[in-house]
Amino acid sequence: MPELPEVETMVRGLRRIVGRTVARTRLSHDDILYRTTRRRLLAGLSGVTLTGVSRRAKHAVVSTSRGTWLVVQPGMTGSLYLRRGALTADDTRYGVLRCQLDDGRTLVYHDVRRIGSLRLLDQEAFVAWEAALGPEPLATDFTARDLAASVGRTRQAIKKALMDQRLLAGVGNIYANEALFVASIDPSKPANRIPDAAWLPLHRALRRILRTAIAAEGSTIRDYRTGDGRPGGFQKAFTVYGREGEPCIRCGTALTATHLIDARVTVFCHRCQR
DNA sequence: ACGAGGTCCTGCGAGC
DNA sequence: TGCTCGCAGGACCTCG
Repeated sequence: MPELPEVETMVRGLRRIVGRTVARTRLSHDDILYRTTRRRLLAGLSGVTLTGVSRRAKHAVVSTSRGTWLVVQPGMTGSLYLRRGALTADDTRYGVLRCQLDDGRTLVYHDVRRIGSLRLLDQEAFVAWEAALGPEPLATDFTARDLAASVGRTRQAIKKALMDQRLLAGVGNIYANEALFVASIDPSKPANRIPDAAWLPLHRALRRILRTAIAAEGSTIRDYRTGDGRPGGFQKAFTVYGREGEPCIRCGTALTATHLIDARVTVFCHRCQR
C-alpha cells in the first residue's frame, strides 16, 4: 500500500522520463479517472514532453511541457514504473495507463484494484490541489510545533488525524501505527488532547521511520515493488503492523489489534502506548 | 462544520 | 475440487 516512502521510491526510479516525449497513450479503464474524461486525458498527454517528476503526499506528480500536471494516486495496489522494451502480459493486463515514450520505453501505471486515481490538472487546478494537502513531514523546516498545530487541531483519534491528508501529507495506516508505537502514544487518544510534551517524540518518530523506510525502498506487504521489480525492505523493521498477538518488543505484552479507529487495522501495545 | 459510515475495485485465502 | 464470501484499504462522498 503505497504511502510516502513507497511513492518516493517510485518517483526516484522515474528520473529518466524527464525530457522524454509521449508518443502514444493507452488507457484501459475510465474508472481510474478523477474529474476528467478519457478524451481529455489522452488529448492532454498526446505529444507532450515530460519535464519533471516528483512526489507530493502519496501522489506521484509528472509535469509536462504544456503547463499541466499528471497526478497519480496509487491507492492500494497502484505503481508507476518504466518498462524498457516489450510489455509483459501483466503490464498489459493491469497497466491502466501506458504512455509510449520516444526512447522506446513505456511509462506504465499498473493497478490491479484500481482504487487509485489519475488526474490531469492545469495550473489553476494544480495549485488548488496542492494547497489542500497538509505539510510534508520530511520537509526540512517541518517542526514538532508545526505537527502539533496541524494534526492537533482535531478531536479525532490521533491515528486518524495523522492519516488525514489535509492535516499531514503522506502518512497512511502502516506508518501511523509504527510512529505511534515508537512515540508510545495510544492511537485512540484524541489529537487535541495529546500533551505538549508528546509532540516532539511523535515528530521525531515519524520522520525517522519515514526516512528509514525510504532508505529501505518502502514496505512490501503483498503487491508493492520498486521500479526494478524488487520488494521493499522496511516490512522487516515493523514493530507493530501485522504483529497482532505477538509480543511487544519493549515489554513483551501481546499486541492488540482493533478496527475501531476509521475501520482500519490498528495494532498497538496497550501497556506501552498511553 | 464536523463526524460516521458507505463506496469503489479485484485477488486472495478461509471455510464449506 | 470448486464454489462463495469476507477482507484488504485511501480518498471521496453522502447523510445525519
